[in-house]
Amino acid sequence: MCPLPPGRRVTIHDVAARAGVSQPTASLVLSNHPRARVAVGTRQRVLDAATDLGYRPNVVARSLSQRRSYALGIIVPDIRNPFVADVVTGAERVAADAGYAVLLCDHSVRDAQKHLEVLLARQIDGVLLDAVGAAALSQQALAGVNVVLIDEPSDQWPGIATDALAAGELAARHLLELGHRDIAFIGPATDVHAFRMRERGFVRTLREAGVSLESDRWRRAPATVSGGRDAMRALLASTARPTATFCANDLMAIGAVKQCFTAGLELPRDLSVVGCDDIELARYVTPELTTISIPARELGARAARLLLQLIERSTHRVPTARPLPVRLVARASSGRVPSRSA
Amino acid sequence: MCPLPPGRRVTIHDVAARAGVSQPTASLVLSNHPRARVAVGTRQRVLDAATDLGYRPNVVARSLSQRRSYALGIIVPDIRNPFVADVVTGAERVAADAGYAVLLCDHSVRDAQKHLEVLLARQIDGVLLDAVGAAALSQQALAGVNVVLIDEPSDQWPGIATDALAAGELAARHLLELGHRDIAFIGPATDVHAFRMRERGFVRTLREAGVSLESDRWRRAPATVSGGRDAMRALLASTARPTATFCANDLMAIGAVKQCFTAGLELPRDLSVVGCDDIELARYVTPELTTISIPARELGARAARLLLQLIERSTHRVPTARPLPVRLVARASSGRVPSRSA
DNA sequence: TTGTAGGCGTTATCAA
DNA sequence: TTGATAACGCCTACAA
Repeated sequence: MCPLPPGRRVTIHDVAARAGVSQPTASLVLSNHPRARVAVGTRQRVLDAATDLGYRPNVVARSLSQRRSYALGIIVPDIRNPFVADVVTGAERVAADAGYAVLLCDHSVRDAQKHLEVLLARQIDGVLLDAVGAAALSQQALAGVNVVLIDEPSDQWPGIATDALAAGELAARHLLELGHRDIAFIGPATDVHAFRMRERGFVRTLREAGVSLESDRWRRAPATVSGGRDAMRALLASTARPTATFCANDLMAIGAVKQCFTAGLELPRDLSVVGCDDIELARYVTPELTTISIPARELGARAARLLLQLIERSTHRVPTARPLPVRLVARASSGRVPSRSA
Repeated sequence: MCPLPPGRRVTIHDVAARAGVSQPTASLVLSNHPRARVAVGTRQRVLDAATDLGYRPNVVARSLSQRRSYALGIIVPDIRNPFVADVVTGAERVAADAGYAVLLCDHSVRDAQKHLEVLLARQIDGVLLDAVGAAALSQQALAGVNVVLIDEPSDQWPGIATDALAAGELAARHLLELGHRDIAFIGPATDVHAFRMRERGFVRTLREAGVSLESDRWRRAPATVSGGRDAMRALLASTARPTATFCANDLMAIGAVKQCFTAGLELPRDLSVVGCDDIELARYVTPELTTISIPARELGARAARLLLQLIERSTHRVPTARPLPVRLVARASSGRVPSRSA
């Protein structure tokens, strides 16, 4: 039933020919335009022809003619971080539902500026920048596209952020309430806003409570499991042991917890550890990780939704959304400071 | 220095005009075609003009004209699985280096067939199918594209696989050598080839050693952390406790280990657990997970390389590559079967 | 309600 | 060595 032209793909011309209508008419029907007023018979003939021939529209051609690619780019630091994967999944679902494809750009594969160039050349309709300092990117490159920043507030571009400051505060308050005063912090040396704010909220809250963070208890390391492990090793080696430590994300915290175990410490008796993100695995390490829950899926989904609004111009002024709320999830890796009966 | 036409993007026409050459000539220069014989002066003028105007080629237009999009699709079961994320990262790097973009399609977002339709409409040059039964997809849809299967051998499509059978065998042999005879298996009910082979290799090796797997020690669950946890819970509740368990992937194993801990068991004294994949976190749970290491990055990278070869027609007959080797990584979650002094 | 004509930005094929 | 001219497949006027 399909006289498939050998090799050549079926185009809308073929459909039109088979239906005995002009090509634009076929286009009108197939793109089922709202204001397309086509006779019922004609429409049906076109649809039948399309089905018979197995017609599949060519999005590339459509993109060229409409100057819209129905594609988004998402630039992320590292998809192997479960938190990032969640953000991406959230965004992908929203995009897919709206008929957009997602081009994945991993910062660990090549730098963001390069990725951006590629995306622009592909005429993407918009780009999601996750934890990438937009300021670090070429302003000229960013000028032509719709941009939504994830977790990186800016008054130049719209974005969706989580309440990173509150995350740090919650961690600090939790530890203070448990009686801790000898406290350490482990986080990456970065200009990623969310990390800086987590740190700032944490440190400020401690300071307000009259607790200071000694400089040798302020550890910089990559935001990875091994980074957390190494930082904790250094921490335990170089200084009087703190009674509690806040890690800037769960991966670091998991590494830190592991290192404590290796060092023969028992948590939370000897040391309390608090993470941040609440990735699924936080519940599966031993002891279960106390952490700050950040709504990753929601973050990605909202960012994608905002970007789509921008693209479809359904939003002119950007609603400066409030940061997504975060919350403490107290589990077993943190506990009361032991009474110093020494 | 850039008289940017307001709004309109810079096209190759603009470049040609500024350089005082015809548009096709500009194209010849800019696409620096190997057989492009252009006068040095002309070439330079074109290049200068392009730089001055900040010209960026329109990949969409090029795709339409060349009938190649320089884009790949990758359909994966769930990017939140660290193993999958590794595969994707490996593929993305290879693709990016070759100038290809990657469209991420997550099976957990919508079904593979749908994803495939979208990819085809976008004229992708090829698709990577990770742990997706190609047999389940419309043959007609698959007919027009270059396809490479990841971990899903088929004599219809080329692919790269890991030695899943050996993975199961290694796990079994390891446990047998430790003296275990009361053994359980936890894995997903799936037709994903790699999972089936891991299971088959495991069960067969046990059988050859005269060890049988009781049916109530054969647990089905989703290949996730919570799946592993639930399966282990059921296992511990319903039957005389085995002395060892093999989980079809590390996520399940981590869930299982956790459940053992919750149930008050001590590993590996009370129970040995072996996982599969060797994701980074396997080293960070307590006790550190004994597992079978699968080269995820390499898997993704090779698959991408093969796909590119197919696309560029540099390979006509597909080299039936040997499966990637796997190896046992013995850590602390498995140990000698305790002497039954009961 | 439908068909004609033109354009989207490139690359490819020819003459000149 | 270069410049017309024609695709590529679709969409959007506008005219019939």
